[in-house]
Amino acid sequence: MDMESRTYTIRQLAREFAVTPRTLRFYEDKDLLHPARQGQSRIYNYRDRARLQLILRGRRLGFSLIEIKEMLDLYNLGDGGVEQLKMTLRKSKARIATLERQRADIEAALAELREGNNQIKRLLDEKGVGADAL
Amino acid sequence: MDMESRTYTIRQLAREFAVTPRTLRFYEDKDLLHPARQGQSRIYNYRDRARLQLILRGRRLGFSLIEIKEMLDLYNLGDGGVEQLKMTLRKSKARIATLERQRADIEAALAELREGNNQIKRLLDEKGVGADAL
DNA sequence: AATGCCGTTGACGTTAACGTCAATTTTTGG
DNA sequence: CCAAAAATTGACGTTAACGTCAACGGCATT
Repeated sequence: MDMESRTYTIRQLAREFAVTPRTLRFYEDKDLLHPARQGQSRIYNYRDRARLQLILRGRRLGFSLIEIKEMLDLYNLGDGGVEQLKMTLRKSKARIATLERQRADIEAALAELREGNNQIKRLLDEKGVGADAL
Repeated sequence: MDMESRTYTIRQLAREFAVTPRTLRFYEDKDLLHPARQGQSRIYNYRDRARLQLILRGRRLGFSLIEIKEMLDLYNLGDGGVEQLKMTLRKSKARIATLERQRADIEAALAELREGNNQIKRLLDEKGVGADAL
């Protein structure tokens, strides 16, 4: 419990994750982040940092910010009643389903790319080009 | 070689893949599809259909249309010289790298969702709710 | 001949996810 | 203490990926 007390300015966090401060403010505007304030300035803690990581992962997977927010909200469980929990469970299962579909898509795409890749290598080989294409 | 000779009107193809005709025209405008013409009307063959499948898969994976086009172009190999082939190989490897990263992201996300999922099930169990949440 | 039903090409509208100023504090090093 | 660097809040611009609407041209049926 020492590293966890680290805080970040908006620019520090932005630089670390290769985004702009504008992006972080935008995410806050969209209710994806809720950093504390020191006067006017935003001050991010390790939890905000972890949330940002999740957001960016969702972004890399092609989800919209709204979808990402819904996924993040899934982690705030246990505060509602039974019906709330059931709802969360349903949404969570739906997310899992789409992610599994994406995984299947990825594996299909990878297989095809690797195949084409091999064809090219054979072509280059026929033309007398060695495996110096690293 | 009989099914391969099937052709489709724009609306047929659109319906089959749950997109609008507008989308198919848009993809053509962006040089992702090149259907033949019968007079003015577009006429799609099995190859166009396969390309569309690849396009939509790329879309599900969150790639931009430009990126998708580049990926599709990777399949038109063998028509260039050695340098071209090398270039294609490099791009192909880059694609593979980002796809593998996506796959890693997906597996991390899946693990976390499944974990939260189990927590919810436990909570529901404690509250006396059975496994009727299918 | 008129009524629909595709199909076409523009042209313009829309939403998401920021970028880009501008004007104004706030914070910080010397 | 003061200038420079960094932070803030608007406001407007931009790009991608289509949607929507208008105006038009074949045909096929009624």
